[in-house]
Amino acid sequence: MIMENTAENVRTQMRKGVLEYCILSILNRQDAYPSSIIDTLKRANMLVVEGTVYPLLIRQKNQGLLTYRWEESPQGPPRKYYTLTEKGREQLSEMDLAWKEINETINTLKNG
Amino acid sequence: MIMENTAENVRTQMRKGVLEYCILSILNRQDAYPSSIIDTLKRANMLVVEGTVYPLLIRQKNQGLLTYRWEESPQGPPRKYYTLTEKGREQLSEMDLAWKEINETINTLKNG
DNA sequence: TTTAGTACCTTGCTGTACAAGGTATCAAAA
DNA sequence: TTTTGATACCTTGTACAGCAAGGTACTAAA
Repeated sequence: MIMENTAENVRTQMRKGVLEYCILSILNRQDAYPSSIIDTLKRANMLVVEGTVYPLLIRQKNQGLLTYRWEESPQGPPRKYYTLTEKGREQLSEMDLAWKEINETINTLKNG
Repeated sequence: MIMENTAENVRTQMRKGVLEYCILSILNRQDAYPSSIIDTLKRANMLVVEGTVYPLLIRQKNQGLLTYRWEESPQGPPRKYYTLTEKGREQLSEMDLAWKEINETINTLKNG
């Protein structure tokens, strides 16, 4: 029963629920395949692992937020490029609003 | 197997992991008892239920972030007032930073 | 034909949020 | 005096997300 409370743990908790938003935001800029999405997240300081991202992409696809197509890679196995659907873009708009509201909530709680 | 994806669901996902931050922020302003914490969260538009908050407060207390004392109520049963410990204040500082970083991450992902 | 690099994916565990219950105290009305 | 309403505390069982630690498969170069 490990209950360490490191700074890293704090960030892990906060990332929950935000990752879905991040992925839609990435795909809103351009289509991408899972490995590149993970790289993008890491470069933006969002610590994340494969075992989290793959199931999430599958969930989002099953919800109709994403579609995908296979494309040859210049080197190595083919890549699975994901694309935002219209429904995905609507979801992203909802999330933009929700994110704004959560920030306002926190601001209210901190400053009254 | 319900997988509805309403606007409410979006907010539910995003709230996860942020609640702990909200509670420390509330207690940083003044001591409070669970019912009043829940009221404060609801007034700030953070939808939340008892079954989520009570276990969370107990976890935070077990982590040494909070302590509590009993106080008589002017009307009804006694109240359990929670207080931030020094460790809780340190944790809150960590969370302030983590929150700022997550916002920067999202900004980076959206705008490059 | 073996190695290195790239890319995809799954399984099992743990912890959290939530719905839906329950218990206890106090004061006022019946 | 017992019942009702308001307030306040808490627990149990379920569903699901994140993570660690695996695994498979394709390609090209050594």
